[in-house]
Amino acid sequence: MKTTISDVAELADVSKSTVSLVLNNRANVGEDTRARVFKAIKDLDYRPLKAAQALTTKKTRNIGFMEILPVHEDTENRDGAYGVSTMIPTFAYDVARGVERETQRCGYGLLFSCWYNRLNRTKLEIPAMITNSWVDGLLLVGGAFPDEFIHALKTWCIPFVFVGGHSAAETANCVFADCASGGFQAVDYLISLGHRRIGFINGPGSTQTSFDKMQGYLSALHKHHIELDESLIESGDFSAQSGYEAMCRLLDRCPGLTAVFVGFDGMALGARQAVLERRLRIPEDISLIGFEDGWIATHFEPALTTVKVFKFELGVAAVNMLFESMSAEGRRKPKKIIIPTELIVRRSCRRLEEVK
Amino acid sequence: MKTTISDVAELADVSKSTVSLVLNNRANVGEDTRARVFKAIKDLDYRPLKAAQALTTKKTRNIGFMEILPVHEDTENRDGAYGVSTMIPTFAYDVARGVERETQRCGYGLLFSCWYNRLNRTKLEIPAMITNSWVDGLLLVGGAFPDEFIHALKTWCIPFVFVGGHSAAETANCVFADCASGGFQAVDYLISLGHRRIGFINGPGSTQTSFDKMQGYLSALHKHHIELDESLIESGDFSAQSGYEAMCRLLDRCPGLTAVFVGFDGMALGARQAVLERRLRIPEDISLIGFEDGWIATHFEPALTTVKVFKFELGVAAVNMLFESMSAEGRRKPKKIIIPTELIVRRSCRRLEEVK
DNA sequence: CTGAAAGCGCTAACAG
DNA sequence: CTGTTAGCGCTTTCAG
Repeated sequence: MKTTISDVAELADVSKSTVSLVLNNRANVGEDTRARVFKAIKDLDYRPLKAAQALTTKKTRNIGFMEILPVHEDTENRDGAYGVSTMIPTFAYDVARGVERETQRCGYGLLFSCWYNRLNRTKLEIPAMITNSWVDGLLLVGGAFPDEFIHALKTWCIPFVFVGGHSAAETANCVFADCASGGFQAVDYLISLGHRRIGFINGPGSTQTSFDKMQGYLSALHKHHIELDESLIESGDFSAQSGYEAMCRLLDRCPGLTAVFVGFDGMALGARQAVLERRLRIPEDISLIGFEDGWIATHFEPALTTVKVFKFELGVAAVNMLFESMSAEGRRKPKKIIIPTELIVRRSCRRLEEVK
Repeated sequence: MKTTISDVAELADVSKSTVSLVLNNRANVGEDTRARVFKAIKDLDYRPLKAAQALTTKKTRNIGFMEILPVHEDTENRDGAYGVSTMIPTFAYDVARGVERETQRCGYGLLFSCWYNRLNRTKLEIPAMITNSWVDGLLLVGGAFPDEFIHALKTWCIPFVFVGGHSAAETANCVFADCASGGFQAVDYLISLGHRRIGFINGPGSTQTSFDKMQGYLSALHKHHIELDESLIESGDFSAQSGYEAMCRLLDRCPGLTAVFVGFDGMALGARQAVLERRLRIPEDISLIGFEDGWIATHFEPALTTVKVFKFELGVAAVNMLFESMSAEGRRKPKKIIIPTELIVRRSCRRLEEVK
């Protein structure tokens, strides 16, 4: 039988309410009483039952982590989701690490759930953790959640914050990496190395992050008075395969190409293969720079120069933002937190000799 | 204000208990009454409050997913854990996908937590989800949890199952991939291709999975009457770096080596690099075969032949096993579920010509 | 500063 | 087959 607050009260020779007061370390408890209660708690190894607390306070002290996953019906019943992880192998996972650490630190529980974004979905299937009031707030990872869902969240007054993905129009809290400045860093670096014809394989055009990277690309060009050549621009869907294809097109179409900025490390992997297949070398013939600094970046040959996204920190920041918006005074207007990126120089880019 | 069971009872003109009965679809409710109640539930969009149910039933209908992570103090406060994901990039994550799907299907919630296995840990820090009775059972992913922790779990009567890792001595429920048969598949395949001097880069000797892979290696050798040459055996710690180093040693030490079985795809990545650096080709000079069929396998050049571990299925099976052991009749003696592996032939192995 | 009492929303005997 | 009643373990007024 689990020990309850009554057991503690009895042992400490006080009432339940007093125990409750010290438990939630409120004021108005005598020093000696407090000590007695603490001792009893320790002796009994007492821990409040979360369900009971939740029932009375209407707060679960849990937050939900929800990752969005496109799903193709045909693969649905096996590793289905796995096909997706081809696209963004571990972004959400790395973020989750930060989220876990921070929720743990703050004494919150972390509920994990996926949103399977079925194409032929007929109705919203809201995860039970939401409908059953099992979480006080929600982290939405990866953007692109359906509007109806977001709307439902608002109706139900469930605080949420977007992590990693977002849309410009979004009137909600969100935290994401500074892709514009990241894109700038990458391209500025390439230019500083002497490159002028710089290809760009961006992510899908529909996402704000891709838009931002493009801004970065453009502003770096602009800074150095390089005119935009639209034929240097390609895009993929984050998969290695799409990176491969985009690079093939670039290589075919753009003579004099010496460097390519790829909007995602995973795509860079495919791009790299396209380069190699043409018997070109990296970085001697083509300099390559990625984005994210995922696990794969260090295992590239040569190790991939890339723009690091601080995923762990993204998670931590998101949790704190969520907490803030969960607290009463946090119900202000939506905020954005933008986490800086960092250029990680490895060995996939080289300085272009001046061969005027 | 949230609608409660009383609201439903009132609208349907029955008592709360009747509503509760239909909710938990028990027998003993008239067809018409049931219908009335359902209608009221739908009209009010009523969902039972999980906290209240948990309080009365002593069941949370949540399970916990706990991943173990070695932690080095110096990196602890940043991407700390990230260094670890270098070793097993996504094993736990892929398992989690299966777990999520299955818990969702069964109406359970999934709590996520990491166990940071600090080397200089002084005391057990049990996650709150356990101490506060927030979960009914626990999935322990990756093995190597400290004995005291396991012992505490038993004391508290919290059902748990090991996933992926396990120890032979373990007297607990566990589900894991059939590494012995997987190892056999790999080596048998290499032999069938004509290879005789087959190197083996195993995982750390301390783990049962490594032991099993070794058994597979040995029995394949035995089947084909090939004598064991211990100099062909190396081991690493799952990291790409360790795979690289092991392969270097193998290459230096073993003339006539034509194929290597690597106990983990991530290590194979490093091994591959060692091969390439010596200007040897894969598969022309050295055939390489991995284990796990992780994301990276398809992005190898050439695509890596490997032994597939069904991680999603591992997760699903683990959940069901946990449910079983949570139910009263499940409290039998510990069981093991072994998930078969599958040889995935890609392009990193070649047939050895008979050059007698 | 401390205690008594009410009640959160639900389930589970037990009557009827 | 349905309703009444009594809690589950905790927090929170409100008195003392």
